[in-house]
Amino acid sequence: MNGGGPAGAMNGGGPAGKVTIAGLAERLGISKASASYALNGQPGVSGPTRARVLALAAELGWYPSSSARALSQSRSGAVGIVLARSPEQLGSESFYMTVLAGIEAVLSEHDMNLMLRMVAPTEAPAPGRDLDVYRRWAGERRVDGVIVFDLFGDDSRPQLLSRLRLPHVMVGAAEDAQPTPFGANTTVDQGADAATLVEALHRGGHRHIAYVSGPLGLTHEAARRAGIHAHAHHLGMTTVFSASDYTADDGGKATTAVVAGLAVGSPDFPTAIVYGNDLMAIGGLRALKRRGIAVPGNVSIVSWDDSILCRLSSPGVAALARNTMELGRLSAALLLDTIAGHQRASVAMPAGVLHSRESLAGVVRQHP
Amino acid sequence: MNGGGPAGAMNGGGPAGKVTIAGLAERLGISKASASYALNGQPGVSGPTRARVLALAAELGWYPSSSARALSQSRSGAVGIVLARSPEQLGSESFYMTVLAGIEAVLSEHDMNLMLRMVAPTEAPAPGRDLDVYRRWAGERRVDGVIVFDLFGDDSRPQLLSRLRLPHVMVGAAEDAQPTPFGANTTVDQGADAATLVEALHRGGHRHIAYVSGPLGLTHEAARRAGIHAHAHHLGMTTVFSASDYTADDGGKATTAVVAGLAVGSPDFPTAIVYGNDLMAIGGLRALKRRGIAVPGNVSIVSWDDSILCRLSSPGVAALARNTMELGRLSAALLLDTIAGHQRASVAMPAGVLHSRESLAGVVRQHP
DNA sequence: CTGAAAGCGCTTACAG
DNA sequence: CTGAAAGCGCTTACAG
Repeated sequence: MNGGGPAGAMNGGGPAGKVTIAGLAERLGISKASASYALNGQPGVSGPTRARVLALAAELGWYPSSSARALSQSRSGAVGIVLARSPEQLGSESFYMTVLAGIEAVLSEHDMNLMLRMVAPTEAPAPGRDLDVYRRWAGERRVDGVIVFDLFGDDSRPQLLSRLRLPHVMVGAAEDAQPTPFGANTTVDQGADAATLVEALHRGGHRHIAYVSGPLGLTHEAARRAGIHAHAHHLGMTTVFSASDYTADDGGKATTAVVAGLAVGSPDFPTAIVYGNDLMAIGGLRALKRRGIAVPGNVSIVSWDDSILCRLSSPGVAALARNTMELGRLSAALLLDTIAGHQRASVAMPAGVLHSRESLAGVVRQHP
Repeated sequence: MNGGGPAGAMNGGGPAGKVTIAGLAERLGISKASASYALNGQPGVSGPTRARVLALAAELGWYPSSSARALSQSRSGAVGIVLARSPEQLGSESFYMTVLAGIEAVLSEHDMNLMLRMVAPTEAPAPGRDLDVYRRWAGERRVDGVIVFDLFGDDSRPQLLSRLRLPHVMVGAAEDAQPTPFGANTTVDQGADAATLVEALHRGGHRHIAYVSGPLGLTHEAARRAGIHAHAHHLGMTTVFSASDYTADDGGKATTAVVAGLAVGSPDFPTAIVYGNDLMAIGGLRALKRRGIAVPGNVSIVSWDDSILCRLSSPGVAALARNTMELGRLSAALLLDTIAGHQRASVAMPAGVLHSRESLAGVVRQHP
């Protein structure tokens, strides 16, 4: 009653959308507390009263003010993601949008919102503008947690986020990654995926293969390279590596570098090239065509990421299909758990499956 | 002093990140109001006091609580976007991520945040799940405005958003679209872009062309179709249309339908096909190849959207390059204006530029 | 220029 | 089961 004077009357009688919990309570002749308990499914109100509150709220289209609730509960109801990649890469690699879709699906199931920020690409070893965003989000308590992509060696983000006490999940961390306080990992077994690729090539008779990776500063690229090396060696195969930057153009250049000066069919000429993503694979394919090197006649190619690019290219590019949306779902679920205080150290992503396409063929045995 | 008892002491002495404006004021021996004025660049504090406040805030890493500020200012500091497209389409068409990047760039310059939601795709004529999101966001006052994509005829979103009093910008509306209350449009002159495409084809000697569009329920597709028809007619050309759904597979099917039963070179056989997006163009290219129809030997193809797909395909697919990031920037700037109450009805997007590639060639003149 | 106070719209112990 | 009150952390008239 008191303090509810003119403002309360306005709220009660105003246009839709201005309803407050005080307005609901006033119309029903109950206290705000009772209305709150009813609306939040908490004990403390009788069944009939609860029903009346819910009915009126639905009728008036009442929703709790997110800021009032956030202020009183110290929870924003939002999860943040900072992407530190160029718009070109974000647009052309379906990975990001797909994992975002998976994340969003889980968040919205739990009435959480996704806050997205894009900053200038981070050069792998140097900390980027994203750190400022985390500091600010934490300070403003604008998000309840964050999901982090593209970990690199000696990455300063986990420590920063722990210090900020901001729950975080690192997507695609190494199997043996140690979670930081307030942190957890969705891990990808790059070794297992490398084995899948290498074994398929070995089965096809390939004995000398190349891997054109993304930047080696990224932990998952280092892990892939090590995995390829280990499994190839185990099977008696030899390897050659070249690092690139995930773009089609540079993937083409790296490809040229790998085969430069080598005669097709010579022992040093790799009979298969594995690429760290789809763009580089397509760029490599073009570079090979331009040099008159037949795919898969002279060299087979395989991409570590599947996408529509691989499917629509000609020849179609064989690729390791990973359930990227599931990676997003797992990461979001893990973050929600971490925010709730149930800390699970890590969740593993399902292994990839090789989709064979025209670009992958067996080697024609050479007579000695 | 009073009320600052134990809680105030905790704030003052607690770990970093728990600082409040009351804590700052207490340490400096001034009132919260003075601290607030200093922090917000408002008049009402002396220069030296202001400097001391700013210095302490920086030292302690203080940021205003977003929820407290939102509650007292009735502004959330966030802009919302609901994408009602399949993850596959969002991932493979670079349009969305690119326009998002443009939007985000402007928002973050203005210290605004982007809230992203993805819902099940909307069937053009039927209202989708996105309406519920808007109602909820408006009710919770979680966003200060929204940016809307993929308008269709008789779209119920503008009216709903007006009724909710939620500022909104419709991206890529028709030139003559009327803004609703609280609304504004970024318009695209589809007629001008259609003219660019049709005239290039006319110059190449094409006289009978096809347009494989996206769903006709979308206003911009209806406008494109009308634009192509009008300009072709004006130049004495004839046209044939087929509607598809923006996917590569269906684009292939639509292509097959357009040429079904027609002998290459016959008068009814279109010598050029324009596609509403890059995926359908690539799908069309594959379908044509499969039927032994040479591109550009027998038929030229052009995409209305440029992307890496067009660039990396072989043959490269000619495409209308539009400044998608700029479309995002313009839309975000327009929304911020609308939120601020300076209503500009609409802002026009710059016209597209045709990027010619191998898929586009002139017609070999037939002797009668 | 500065301080005490009210208010934004919720939630949550705490008494009845 | 219900109500009055304090508190979340800001902003903003309103007096001095």
